[in-house]
Amino acid sequence: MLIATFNINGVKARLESLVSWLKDANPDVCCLQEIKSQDEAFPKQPLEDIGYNVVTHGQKGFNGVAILSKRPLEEVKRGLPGDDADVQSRYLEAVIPLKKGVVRVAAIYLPNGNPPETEKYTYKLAWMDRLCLHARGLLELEEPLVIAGDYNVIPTPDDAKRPEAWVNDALFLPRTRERFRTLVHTGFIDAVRLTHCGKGPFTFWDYQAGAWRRDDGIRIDHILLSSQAADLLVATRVDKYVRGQDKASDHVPVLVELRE
DNA sequence: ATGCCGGGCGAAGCCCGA
Repeated sequence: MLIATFNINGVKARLESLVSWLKDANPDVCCLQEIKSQDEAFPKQPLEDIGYNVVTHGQKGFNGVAILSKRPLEEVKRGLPGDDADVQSRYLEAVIPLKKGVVRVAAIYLPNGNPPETEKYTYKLAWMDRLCLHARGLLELEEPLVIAGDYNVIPTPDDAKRPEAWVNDALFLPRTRERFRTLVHTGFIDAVRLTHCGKGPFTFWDYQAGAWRRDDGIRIDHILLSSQAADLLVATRVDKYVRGQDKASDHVPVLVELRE
């Protein structure tokens, strides 16, 4: 059971390369972020044609998440609970059958939060508090749970090529990292960090200033596993090569393999 | 350098991302 997360940075602009990568990697489940599409405009058909069921939670122009799955998607829930006034599409959850039992998968696009002295950062911190509260409830189900997505959090200095460049950034400020730790300590395993020591692996390289050429990346796309999911963990992978392709997203896919 | 690149929107130039 291969589960992926990929911030696609516009699904319509990236459809061809997304389909190409899906055919190569062949994940059973793929969480997408920044689809930048309303639900009715999402290009479902090309993805259904290669074997995926598709659920989306989009909005016009920005944000938006989706889950692709070769298996049925059940108990689909759109939106992060805890703030009825929040109109941004950043959370989508579904239950997917395993050979035995199920896995619950949540696709998240956590707010960027820059610049930090504005309400954008307040919104980010509040969103993280809501995610932590919701995740705590999901953990009580005591089932395999995977929360995958663009967390917009650099958890530690090892997660950036040049951590000193990020010290005043919403992705790396102490209050951001503190909330990420709180979430993890609620009862999750950071799957990629469990399986990689030292610097990286990075999942994002800015389009600007030759960041990709200089390998000046950060690790902000994460897959958190409940203990029941972590018990099934076989391997993790970051498909870095995708960043070097023409018209690439600024993020690359991150994957976990779970045994069944 | 409150920029550099790139997508969306909508039809030029601004908003947003990280």
